Amino acid sequence: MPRALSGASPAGALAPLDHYGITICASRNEEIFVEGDPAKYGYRLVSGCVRTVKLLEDGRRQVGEFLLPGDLFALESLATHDFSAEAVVDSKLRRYSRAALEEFADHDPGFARQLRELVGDRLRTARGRMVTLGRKTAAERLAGFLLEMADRLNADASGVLELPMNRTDMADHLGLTIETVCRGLTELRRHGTIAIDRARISIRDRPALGAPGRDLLH
Amino acid sequence: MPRALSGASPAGALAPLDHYGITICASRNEEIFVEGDPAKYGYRLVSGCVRTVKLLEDGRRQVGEFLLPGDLFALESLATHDFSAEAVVDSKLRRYSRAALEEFADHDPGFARQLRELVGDRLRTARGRMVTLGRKTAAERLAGFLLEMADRLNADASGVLELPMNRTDMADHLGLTIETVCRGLTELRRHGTIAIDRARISIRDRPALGAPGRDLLH
DNA sequence: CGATAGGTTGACTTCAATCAAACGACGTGG
DNA sequence: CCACGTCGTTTGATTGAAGTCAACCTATCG
Repeated sequence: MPRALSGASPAGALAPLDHYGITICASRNEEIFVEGDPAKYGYRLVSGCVRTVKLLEDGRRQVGEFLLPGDLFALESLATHDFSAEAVVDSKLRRYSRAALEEFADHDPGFARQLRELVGDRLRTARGRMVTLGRKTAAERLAGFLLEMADRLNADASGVLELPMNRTDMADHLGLTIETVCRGLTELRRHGTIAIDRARISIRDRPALGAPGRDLLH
Repeated sequence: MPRALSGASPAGALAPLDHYGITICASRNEEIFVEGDPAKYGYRLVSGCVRTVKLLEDGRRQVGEFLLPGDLFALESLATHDFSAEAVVDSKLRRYSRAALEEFADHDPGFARQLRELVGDRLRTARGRMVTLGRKTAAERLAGFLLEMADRLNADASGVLELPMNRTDMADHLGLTIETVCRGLTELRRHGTIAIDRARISIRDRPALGAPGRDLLH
């Protein structure tokens, strides 16, 4: 089951989603829902980019995931949202009543399985992220992030990616500061691994990103 | 839905589990399954303690969770296990065929919902961990870990907990080194927040653990 | 006993954070 | 058209928290 379905419409057994959902828009930095809200709805991102956010009392921020067109989120069975969701850029979403989804799942075992698989996917990525945050160096986190984004953002192999999020979002996603993210990117540029033009990043040497331990660490 | 069900038997809608499962034993440090294995089975820990582990090629290790009696794990819908599971101490587990579980879920919507909720719980804890690993200091991680273990290990309010895992496991769980864990514990002991007797830790000042920023940091 | 595994402590290093400044792009209003 | 403010980014200098390296301690067990 591929993570990224078509942005236009959910695939296969998820088709019934379209009968329940309504389309909503969120402009840049707008909150879609807030941590602690009753989890009335699940979502599929149609266009744009969404970040999931958890905040500590003192303002420290962790961006859990960046969601891209086709991604489904907030489908897991929890009474309240355990994170906030905010639009990174102007975005369109399809919104589904969780109650209706659960009810539908009760009558369609195939749909119920799909739901479980989708949540399983989220769990897998969350676990991968734990390794990144707990055990990888700044350079490794950055390289891994660029590779992930390259895979998710552009099918074409040109290696050019237009990042929707700014450096602060990247930093809060990777457990780093914005300065460390900048320095890491600069370092990659100096080594000829990438080219940087503000939000547009071109991957020049993909293998070097895959093994940042080798010659990347000066 | 509480996280820790009775160790002896699954609760409520999960009762059917017992008809499918068999009991298995794992001795200290024994692998229950390995990352990449086909996910044929799901598990419920009956007694002991299990750690979930992900390894990087160079040996760096991340312990995702510590599972305690009553905890269910590896129920998420993934074709292969995305982590290894190892017994921290001699443990007993109940093992369930994933195929049978899925099939049962197809015929019992209530069971299917329970399954989704259980996976949702795992997702919630994974997300909380991401904040810990990405944004918290060593002292905060340690304090949070002790509070979590106090909640999960002993119902009695004496504040004495017998940690099943060693310092290395704790370190790999918290994204720290063993030395930093030791120093952090020593610091807590010096402040009178805890008492340490090898694996037995007594919480003397629970509020101080809850707000480690205040006077805990030197 | 000696060997081993796990835990603690000390000295020193290092990677990333912090503090600080400047730059570039962009949009608005004079 | 240009001046100005804002926002995001980049770079430099310095600090500091946690890592590394190393030694030693303490149980436990054959």
